[in-house]
Amino acid sequence: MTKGPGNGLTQAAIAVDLVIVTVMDADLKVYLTRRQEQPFQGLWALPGDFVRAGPRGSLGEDLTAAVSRAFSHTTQTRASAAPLQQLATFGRARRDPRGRTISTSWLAPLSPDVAALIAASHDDAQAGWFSCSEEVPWMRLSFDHADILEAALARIQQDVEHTDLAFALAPKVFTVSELRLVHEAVNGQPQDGRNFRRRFQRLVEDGRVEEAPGRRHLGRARPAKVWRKRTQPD
Amino acid sequence: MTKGPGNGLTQAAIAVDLVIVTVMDADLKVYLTRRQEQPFQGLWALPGDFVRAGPRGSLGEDLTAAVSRAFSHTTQTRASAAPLQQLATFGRARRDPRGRTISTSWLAPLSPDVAALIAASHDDAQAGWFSCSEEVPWMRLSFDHADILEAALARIQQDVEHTDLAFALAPKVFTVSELRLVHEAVNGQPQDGRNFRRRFQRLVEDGRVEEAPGRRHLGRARPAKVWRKRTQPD
DNA sequence: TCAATAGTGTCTTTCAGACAGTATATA
DNA sequence: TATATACTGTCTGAAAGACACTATTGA
Repeated sequence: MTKGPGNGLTQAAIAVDLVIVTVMDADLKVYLTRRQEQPFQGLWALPGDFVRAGPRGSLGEDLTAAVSRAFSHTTQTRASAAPLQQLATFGRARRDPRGRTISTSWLAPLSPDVAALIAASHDDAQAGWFSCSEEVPWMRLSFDHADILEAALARIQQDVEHTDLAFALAPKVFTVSELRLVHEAVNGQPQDGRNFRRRFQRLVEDGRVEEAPGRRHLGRARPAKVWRKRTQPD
Repeated sequence: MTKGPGNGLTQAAIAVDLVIVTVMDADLKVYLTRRQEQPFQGLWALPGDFVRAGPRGSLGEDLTAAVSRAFSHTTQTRASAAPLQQLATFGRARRDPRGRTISTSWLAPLSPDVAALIAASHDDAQAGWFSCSEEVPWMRLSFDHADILEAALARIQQDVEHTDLAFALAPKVFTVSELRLVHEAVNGQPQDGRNFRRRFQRLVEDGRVEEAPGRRHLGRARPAKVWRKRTQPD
């Protein structure tokens, strides 16, 4: 019992699956990739990978290291570009026809700036952003990824109201309207701009956001003040 | 690549760890067991077990099945006695000196009635209830169980305010004061009984709880109405 | 009678939702 | 000028926090 807990125990491969989301075109989008190999070859899937073994039978990498690596490989972006957050673990015995696997899913919220770079760098036939409300091919997802994605979306809707998740999905420097758009995209319904602005004011008073230099000029209307999340909330 | 995802991938044992909690003596308590074998022999640990392989190299049991089995084995109680809920997964490469393991932690909130039965049936030197605020031997916990327990307690404090968790920690049929005691034990500070009762009234009006027959007579004071959670919230 | 808990009610502040109006940019 | 968005307010009702009081039991 030195190499591993031995007999009668299931040895499984550890997978990490990424729910990479962003807000584009006023819509919550998730990044899916097409599977290049069996099983489910050609179907869409959440990007992910297996935890790797280290050199010559060492213990291998930490779970968090595998997630960061999978994220970087998928997006060609540093893992620091997204505040990776663990969601849940799926361990049905038959979830992978190849053998026993267990998958831990992680949320990777991206700002639209970063998401746009990723959109530009891949082959649209093999990877891409899918509208969660419209385009996700729920019936054509690999493994139990529909379950994973469904759970992730529920979590996102909760967190966007009660955590800093909205800031991760907004541009690093944003206007009030841009932050409101994040909320609207996530819960799929318009927010009253005036009431939202009042809630936003409280964030400012509480020191959670601060004004940034400059103004942003989006449509053909009055330029808006820009804000950023405060790193030190006092 | 038929039996399992083969080369370069870490094969790990899958552990499930239980955070069994209840409210006793106006305090949140967690059930710990003493480890009977190496590693960490003699130290306290969260109860748990490994996911088992099935007959002759089959895939083995589902994650949820392993949790139910571990719970039943630990408590000598049916898994239906607690609404088992997945918490998080811990996968540091070196979390288990025997070899690569990955552990998914589950919350098992128990009503004090069930908890009392368990307390009566074990050897106090080998297992027992520990006050989370006072008695948990944080420095003497096995593996990364201190991390797991810490995360679980934070989750409990969140959920008790926003989910049905408080009902799981209260007697199946309870008085308003007993439910208030659950909140007080979890967040460690007294609640105004009059304001709590108003919140409780809304639960009744919303059909989430209903009156139960009889009254409960606890101290040497006026008997209190008893209530139960409604199974069909309309 | 007293101590202890059960239960009802009031006052105030905070906050969310609905809605009106002014300001400043471009087309 | 028209229009779109930015920004400032008001009114109302729901709910939380602080606090006063009555009711019913056993000791």
